[in-house]
Amino acid sequence: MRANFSIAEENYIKSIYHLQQATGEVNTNALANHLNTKAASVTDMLKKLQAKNLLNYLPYKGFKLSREGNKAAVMIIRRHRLWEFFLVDKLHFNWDEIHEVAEELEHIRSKKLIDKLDEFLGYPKFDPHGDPIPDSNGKIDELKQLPLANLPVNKQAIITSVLNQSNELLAFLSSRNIAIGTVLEIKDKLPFDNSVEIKFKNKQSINISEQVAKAIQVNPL
Amino acid sequence: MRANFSIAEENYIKSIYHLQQATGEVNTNALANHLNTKAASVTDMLKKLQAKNLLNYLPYKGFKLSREGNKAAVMIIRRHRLWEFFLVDKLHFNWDEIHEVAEELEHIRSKKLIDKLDEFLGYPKFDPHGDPIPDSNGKIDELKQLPLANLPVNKQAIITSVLNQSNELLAFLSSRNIAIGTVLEIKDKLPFDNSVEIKFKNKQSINISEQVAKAIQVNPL
DNA sequence: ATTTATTTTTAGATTTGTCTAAAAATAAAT
DNA sequence: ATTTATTTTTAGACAAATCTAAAAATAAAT
Ligand SMILES: [Mn+2]
Ligand SMILES: [Mn+2]
Ligand SMILES: [Mn+2]
Ligand SMILES: [Mn+2]
Repeated sequence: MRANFSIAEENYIKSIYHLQQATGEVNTNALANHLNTKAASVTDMLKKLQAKNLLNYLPYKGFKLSREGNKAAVMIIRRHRLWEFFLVDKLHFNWDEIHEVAEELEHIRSKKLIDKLDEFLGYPKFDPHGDPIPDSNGKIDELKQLPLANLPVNKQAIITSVLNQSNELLAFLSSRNIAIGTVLEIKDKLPFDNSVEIKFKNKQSINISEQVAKAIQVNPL
Repeated sequence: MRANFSIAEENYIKSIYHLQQATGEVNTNALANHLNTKAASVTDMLKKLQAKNLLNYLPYKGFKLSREGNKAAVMIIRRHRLWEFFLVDKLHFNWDEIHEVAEELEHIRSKKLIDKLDEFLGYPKFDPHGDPIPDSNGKIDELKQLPLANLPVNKQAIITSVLNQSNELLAFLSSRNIAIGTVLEIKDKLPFDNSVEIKFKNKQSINISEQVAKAIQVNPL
């Protein structure tokens, strides 16, 4: 009934949500890996979340967030992304140095704080990584994006977000001047390693590995 | 060496600091009461802080923060008060509804976050309760304030802070339009209950109990 | 100087979240 | 259809932070 979860619980809820989004279904080991913990710990927490009706969990069979769990996840993500926007827009952090701090700020559960922050920020729709920010009711403005790797050759597109947001990847992109909003197109797909040759609007071209091209999400223009 | 404390440790450090400031010395029961916990729990934590060299503690004899513990306390207080300023100045919270949220925000330990926040806020010197905000090096601009109860009759003064910041007290002051920056003077001190008759600049007069007059801190003009 | 009261500390439990190692269930391979 | 490998769960231990109840130290009172 009341929405009051521990920081550990919230981190699990959020991870399950993200893994569900990405792969459709989650398994214990994947979740353990994502949370940098052990499978046994995951099982313990699954039972706890199940008991709190946040999860539909059948031992050995599998698990996914309940309607209630999903709602909780969305609110945590709202807080995370609003703080990320704040850090970049107001405190002038780089978009590749905000994740850890937002990972902590997201656990401050005051509804009033978040709604006032949202207002102060001007009700932003996307976070600095291009991910949509759920509104105060939990509604998400999903945008139909696709991996850069799947973009047809010679079709212009704008970068909207980056999956797999490791600091290393974000720093790499930063160094290549690749950011949310960058407009580019693919000039060639190299078959031997699936890397792609991309060209920016300023005519400059660089080569991007398959892994990176899969992480970069774009909207065709 | 490295400054990484748990939330519980930080709350103890801060409470010890405040009780030291107020009364010169602290005892186990007072600390337990201030932290809304039990004396046994306090003893446990004292041993832990002692082991971390944050406290000079001799069982049964007494305890006080070490130089290192003091420094840690000041940094927690810096974070607390900067967030309070942010909540009032940017998010337009009332000064009597910010404490709980700041109590959580203060535990986000990123130095970069706090220094950037400080810059964003314009390096404020005082929090919304009139308490001084330590700077990035831990220096505090102490101001010589005294309790309203000790202010001489007919001497104008400005309210600079409020001790004993319970929500009830802050709400009461709010309802009487008493806030940081309010200018007033004492017209009479009533001997039978030590209450004081105060007059605002708009000529309005009200009576304030001894307890409240002791909590309100003023600077004579 | 004893006795009595207060304060503080210990002893032992409990809760939360984690871990390693072993057992059980499921999936893959022969 | 067994055997082998992988995944998942249990069993048991542990650290952090808390609690209650009892013991020990200190302070106050007679
Ligand atoms: Mn987190
Ligand atoms: Mn993000
Ligand atoms: Mn706190
Ligand atoms: Mn304050």
